[in-house]
Amino acid sequence: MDSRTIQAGSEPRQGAQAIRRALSVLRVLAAGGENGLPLKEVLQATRLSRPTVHRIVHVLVEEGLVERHQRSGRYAIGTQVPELALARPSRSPLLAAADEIMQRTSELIGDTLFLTVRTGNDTLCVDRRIGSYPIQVLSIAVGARRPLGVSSAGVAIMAALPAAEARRIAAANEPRFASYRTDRQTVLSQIADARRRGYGVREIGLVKGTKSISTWIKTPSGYPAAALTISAVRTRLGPRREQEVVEALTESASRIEAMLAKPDMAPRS
Amino acid sequence: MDSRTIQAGSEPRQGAQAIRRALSVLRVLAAGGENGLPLKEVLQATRLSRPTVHRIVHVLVEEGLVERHQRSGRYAIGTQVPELALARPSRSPLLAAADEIMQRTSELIGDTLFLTVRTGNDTLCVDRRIGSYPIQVLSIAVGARRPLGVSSAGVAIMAALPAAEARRIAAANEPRFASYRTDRQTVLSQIADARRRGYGVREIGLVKGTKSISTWIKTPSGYPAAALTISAVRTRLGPRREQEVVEALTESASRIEAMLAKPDMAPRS
DNA sequence: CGGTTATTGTCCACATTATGGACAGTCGGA
DNA sequence: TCCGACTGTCCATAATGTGGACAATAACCG
Repeated sequence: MDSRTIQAGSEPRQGAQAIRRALSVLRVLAAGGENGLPLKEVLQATRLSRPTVHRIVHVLVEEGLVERHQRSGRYAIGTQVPELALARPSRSPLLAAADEIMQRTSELIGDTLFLTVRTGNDTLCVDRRIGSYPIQVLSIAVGARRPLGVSSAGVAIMAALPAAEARRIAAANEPRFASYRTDRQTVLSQIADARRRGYGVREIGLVKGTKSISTWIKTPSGYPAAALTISAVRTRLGPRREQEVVEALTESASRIEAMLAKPDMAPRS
Repeated sequence: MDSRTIQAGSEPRQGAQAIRRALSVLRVLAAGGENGLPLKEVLQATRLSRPTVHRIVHVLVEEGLVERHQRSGRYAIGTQVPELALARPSRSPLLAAADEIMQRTSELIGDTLFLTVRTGNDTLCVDRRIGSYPIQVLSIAVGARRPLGVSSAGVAIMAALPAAEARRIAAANEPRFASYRTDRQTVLSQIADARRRGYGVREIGLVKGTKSISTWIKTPSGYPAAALTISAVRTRLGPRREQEVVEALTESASRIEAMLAKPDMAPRS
């Protein structure tokens, strides 16, 4: 394998290599969404050997956690995963806290508003509110998953993380950056910019002609929990309006943070 | 499972013991719902050794698929699972097909109607419609999961399976039957009854004083896909009404089966 | 169509990984 | 303070999972 930091601090428990690998395959497949991914991309993203990935995927298919699409031969998350998910309450504390505030903010701003969480080394869009302005950027759907660092939300979240961890993630995601036309250096410098500015911007959105602005939301413990993002056509987000939008986002983020602090428990930590 | 085309023999692929074990731990935890389960119950249900379960659970916690509740020390399905589930379209073909029919049937019958699928060796309640009669049995919620064989839905599904497979499942679930006050012999004879009668009945419901009746729903390939269940207080389901209810359920089940056959693809197999 | 490449699937010798018996904490009740 | 029930850890051992090399498809073309 590739060498990384020597047992920095956190996750020691060993004797479960296979399980960890299987989970990372699952996460990669989740990023493939409904259509799934060809085996080759799983190979590249996980940096595992072909027989290993093949065996893992095959077992996951047998167990029903993964499906193989007849036509394309691609592998995707299977029916069993949502079934397992039913064991949890339907709405997380974060979603509950953000619900009303997002509604108001998206009405106020008029553009599409996204709530994005971090999950492992990915960002995951968990909520979306469509604004009133006639042109809306809808390309990112709830459930969209991408490597941390390639979207403005990802950059924002990484900017709010301890620098060392952000670097670790950037390194881990390196093999996945190519397909999003970016690389580790670019990502790191975008993170530095975001840290300086206090929010994340993406001038060339993942969709051509769009621009995104993201603020981060922290848990009471100071760890970033999510990002709040506005996406709009580029021309609608000039310098003047950028300031307004940033203020609205920052305000909303603080309100959500306050709600997370109040009740019994915060989400992740 | 049922592959009638090629390779009738089923799940050979080995070299993934650890992954399979981890998944079975996950499924057991899913049955624990929001509150989760103490480690001990996981031990019993999986029949794995303590160190093994402990290690698996610990890794799953590190990876975010499992959470440990601060207070109780119980383990439960973690936030990451619903996050993975977002990679799939929100409604399965089965749910879509059943939606309207369930609505009408529950209005017609007046008691609570459940849609239950098989997932591995468990049943899982995926939909519930509350009827109009003033006394309703609501104890089973969407997401409720229990070993195949302990509920009328489970018995119905097993009755619709090839006998050999039903026996296999009954054997596999044996260690879990005790906590539901049943055992393998009882389950097998209930299955035989259901097969003879054409539907599953549970005189002493899992909740005291209730009675349940279930019909099965098959996929176009003839494999049982789900069960349709009515639960009501015992006194409301005398012999006369039982017949009426069974007719309504059977009718509804056929309609759902027809819808599954029509569109592009059937759900599980 | 044969020929060439890209992708997926399989085999098997080997050592790393995962296993479980035995033991050590931890917590709560009386 | 002792007891009992549960949870967590150690470590010698072998069985499990690994990956290099090879085989089988599928896809692409001239």
